[in-house]
Amino acid sequence: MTPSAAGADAAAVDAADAADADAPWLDDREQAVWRQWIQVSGRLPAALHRDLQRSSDLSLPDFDVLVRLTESDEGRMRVSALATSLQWERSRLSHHVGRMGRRGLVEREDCVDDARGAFIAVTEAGRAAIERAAPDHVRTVRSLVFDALSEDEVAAFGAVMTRILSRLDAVEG
Amino acid sequence: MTPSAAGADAAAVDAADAADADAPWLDDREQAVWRQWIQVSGRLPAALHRDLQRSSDLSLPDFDVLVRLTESDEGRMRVSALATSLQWERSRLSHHVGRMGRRGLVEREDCVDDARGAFIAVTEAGRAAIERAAPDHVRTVRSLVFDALSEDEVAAFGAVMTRILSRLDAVEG
DNA sequence: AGAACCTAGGTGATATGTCAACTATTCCGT
DNA sequence: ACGGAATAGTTGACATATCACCTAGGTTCT
Repeated sequence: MTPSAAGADAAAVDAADAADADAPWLDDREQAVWRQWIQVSGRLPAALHRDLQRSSDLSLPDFDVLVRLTESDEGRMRVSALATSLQWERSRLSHHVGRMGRRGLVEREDCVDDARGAFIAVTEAGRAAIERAAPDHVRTVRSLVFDALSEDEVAAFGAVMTRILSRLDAVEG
Repeated sequence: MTPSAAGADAAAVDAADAADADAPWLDDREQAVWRQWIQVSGRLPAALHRDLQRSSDLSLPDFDVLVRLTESDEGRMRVSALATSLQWERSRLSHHVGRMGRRGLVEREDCVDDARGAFIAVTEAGRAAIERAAPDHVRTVRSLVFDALSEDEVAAFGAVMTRILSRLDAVEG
């Protein structure tokens, strides 16, 4: 997913019965914005991912995991807490930390309080990897996004993200 | 990638040498917006994808391909034109239309002008599938995005996407 | 205590995306 | 007209994501 989204709903307009009162179509402006969103949501992560791989042998998801762990106390978190923090499914996280574990970036620790549970902890190698990768990555984020936006645009962007997130929260619980 | 992106750069700030003048970090507002973007760019496509699957046996990428094809003259496009239109790598498209072909949604046609080339064409089943799926999908897009935004916000959102896209175009050619 | 249920997390099959290498044509300069 | 470079598209190996199901350990109620 990198999934994208409805590339264009113009076809849908033609294809389906446009008179269906229950499904108001996107107007021209909305449609243009929607297509732009699809492009950006697909291409920006891909660009960041490639950049990260070129300079660091970490993937973008690897980076995200390491960020959360290095931010946390003692560099370790319960699996569920990490999943919630990343908004990942636990299954995805489980597979992912398995792979990261094999590469020595993180390791599992048993949980004393609850024998079902586990911690995921950054290793020294994991810390070293993110410290090496971060400067370049941040530079790329700046150059692709924030350098292109005025303060007002950043604020507006944030406001839009906030509204969409609240819709997603409403739908997904 | 559905990849996401730098979940948080706070750790990077702590981790790397914050005095490095070549890598200015994100400030608090930027960082907050960045994290929101990561959430939205991961969760919105996932939500749309699930919605589409529930109601139609099409994936989000399937939908995008079908939209482009049904929009085009005669319902068919050259592989490269389709790839450019979607901003996909040709390899990805090749794999994807292979799978869609097996399901009867599209079919390959040889190109008379250029024996190397090929067309991808929507089948009747493909048209039927997108016509069935579209109303619900558009309804979901409206409810998750446009219903939540004022006209000004839509405009601002579009402006931000435009700026980021021009950066991506500059980087990717 | 013990049965029913809940929670933490993992697993395997499968779908998807990416990268590098490959084949078959066409183009282009000499 | 012919040899090398560019182009169109595919393929296989591999990384990643998702889904449905599984196991082990806790909780609760009687």
